[in-house]
Amino acid sequence: MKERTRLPDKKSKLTLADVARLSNVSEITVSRILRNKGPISDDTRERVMAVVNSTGYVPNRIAGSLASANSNIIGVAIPSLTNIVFPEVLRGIHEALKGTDFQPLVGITDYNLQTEEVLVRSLMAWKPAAMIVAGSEHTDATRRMLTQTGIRVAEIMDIDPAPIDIAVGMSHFRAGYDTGRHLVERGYRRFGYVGHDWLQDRRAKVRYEGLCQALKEAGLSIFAQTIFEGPSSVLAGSAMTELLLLGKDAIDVAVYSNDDMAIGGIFHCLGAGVKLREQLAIFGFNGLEIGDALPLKLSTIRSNRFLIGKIATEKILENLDRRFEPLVIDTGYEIISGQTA
Amino acid sequence: MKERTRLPDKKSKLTLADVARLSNVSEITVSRILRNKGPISDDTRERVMAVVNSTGYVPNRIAGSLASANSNIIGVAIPSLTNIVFPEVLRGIHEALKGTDFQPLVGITDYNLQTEEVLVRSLMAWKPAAMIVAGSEHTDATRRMLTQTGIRVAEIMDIDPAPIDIAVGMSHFRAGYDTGRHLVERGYRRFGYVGHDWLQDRRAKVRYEGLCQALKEAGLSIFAQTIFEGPSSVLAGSAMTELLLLGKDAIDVAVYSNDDMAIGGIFHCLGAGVKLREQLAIFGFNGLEIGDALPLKLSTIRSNRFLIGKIATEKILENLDRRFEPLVIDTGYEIISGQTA
DNA sequence: CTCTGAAATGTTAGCGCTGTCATTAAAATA
DNA sequence: TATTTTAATGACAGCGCTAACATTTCAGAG
Repeated sequence: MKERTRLPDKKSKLTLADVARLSNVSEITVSRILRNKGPISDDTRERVMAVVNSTGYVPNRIAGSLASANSNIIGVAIPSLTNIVFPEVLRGIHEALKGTDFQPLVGITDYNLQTEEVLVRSLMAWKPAAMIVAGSEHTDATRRMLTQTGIRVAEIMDIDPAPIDIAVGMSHFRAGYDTGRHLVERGYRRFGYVGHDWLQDRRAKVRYEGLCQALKEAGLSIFAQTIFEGPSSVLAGSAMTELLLLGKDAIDVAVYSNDDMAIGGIFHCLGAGVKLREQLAIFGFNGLEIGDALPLKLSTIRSNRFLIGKIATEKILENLDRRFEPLVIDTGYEIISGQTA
Repeated sequence: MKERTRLPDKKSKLTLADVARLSNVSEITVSRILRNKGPISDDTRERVMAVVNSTGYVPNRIAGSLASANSNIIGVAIPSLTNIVFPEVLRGIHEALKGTDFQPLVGITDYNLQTEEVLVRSLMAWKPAAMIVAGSEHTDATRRMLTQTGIRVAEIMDIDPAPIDIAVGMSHFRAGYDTGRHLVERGYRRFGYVGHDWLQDRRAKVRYEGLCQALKEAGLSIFAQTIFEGPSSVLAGSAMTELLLLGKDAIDVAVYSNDDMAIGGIFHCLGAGVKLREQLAIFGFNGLEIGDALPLKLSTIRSNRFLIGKIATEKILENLDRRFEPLVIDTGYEIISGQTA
């Protein structure tokens, strides 16, 4: 009695074969119709589509992927979702994927290279059509996986190091350097720095190094700095600014590791009655939309996060087979003078 | 000569069979070892794992899923990635998925029910182990797909309507209502409202309705309102506030559709010299972290976005088979008195 | 020693599709 | 009318893995 199929009966299990039977054609014909492949007579197409619609048949892409050896999945490994930066990258990826039938399979690394390795392995198990990972720092094993596979690999955000295949992003060193140059030109001399955990956000550290380089060339250096031992946040920026201003070294400008931290700095100044720019100038990084809406427009650098995700994905789709030559795309950045520095 | 395999030679194509051959065991034994299933002698396990490690074999989950009829994919359909709200939900989902071998397959609906239908169909094609969708408003076809499948379906954010299977979120009507009560109790009488596109963000509209209900019960109503015909943003909030204050109807408090808009309002007031609370009180919705860091702490309602994602996912994992009884989980909300109202 | 049963491993038959190569029907050419 | 070409469809094998059942091995019990 116990009519046991392999799958209990979770789903009603409508397959290609059912549709084929109901419309009196072979399975392959249904398959071709659903994938718009090969010549099909209008008559047959209509008949089959009628069955498809009336039954609500949804093709099983797992089976399809296995049979055709391509998955239309894009593996995405990003470090975090705690601020708006990577969601914007994701949005760019989704934007580029719109209208295609690729789907992103997303994982979070928590800025941890070990976690990234596990994640990348797990994403690769889905035999993705391509991979998008953040940064170019990876464990050896991760690097090996990404190198050996024949699929396209986009390393996003950073273009300073040499990429495995495609790099899309900006030079964080130059951004830091230009920040320094810009502020020196505007007459600032006594520099402070407010940062967050460099072990996590390595690109913030590179920007810092670029900044130091520019200051050095101008015969200057950073007088005082406070670094928060944790992820960036507005609250942390506020607290660290308070700490920085308590120090005995008077500074006239503070460079922040990013906009979240910088906005915290602005809020602290507003609350503590510190006059922005007159007493303390503030410079951020990212160019978040909110910086634009502040009573005093935030001085910062716009990184094109949405664009990074979008272009990386477009380049991948442009040619799904790995080329021999690596490809580096600089999405650039833009100094926003603003009103806080 | 032309040794054509089906797959060009994109990947070196190392399969279970290869590993089995190299370690002198059957495929199923390797399979069992890699899935920690069934009794395996230490000797065999070591031998096989040595081969796995030295070859860098990564199992093909597409094949595995097809064979075992379960994919360990969680389909996620969210409306947008333009502010931090849904990224936080995603973060909750990832948090709950950490340590399991489930992976989220994410898509964006752009607050469009038609897009959602296409997306849900496309996600379901991967035969996910469960689905997470935002809200409970769907097209008929979407609803049919989600109802007929035997997998678990979590509708998140909103618990006002009856769910298909699981609902995790809060009552937006009650939140709006409580906002009204709270502000009336604090003595405000002349209410303004600043909103954004209700056609997109339907939950904002429900909160508005709750607010109106509370005001009505107190014999009050909304004197003036400005609604931005687009997605919420800090800039829009700022602009709409300016517009609202230009009106002839003097108001003493403005309720905003969410924190992004409210923060824009605060920024406008700071810039225009409007004294917060004395001249205009501001009340938001969401309880974003940034509201805490403002010079004057934002008065708002905390919705537990991270928790919503996390709990929805946990409930799904708790039992992957659909129960007969729908499950509604109220993650609640909390009025944050703050300093702006 | 045989017997029993658990532990360890193997055999077989698919999962639901699609690539490859037929095959058939219809149209175009000779 | 015979022959080639093209359009439309089909048969069949197999993608890489796992469920279900089968078999072997080897303790310890009798």
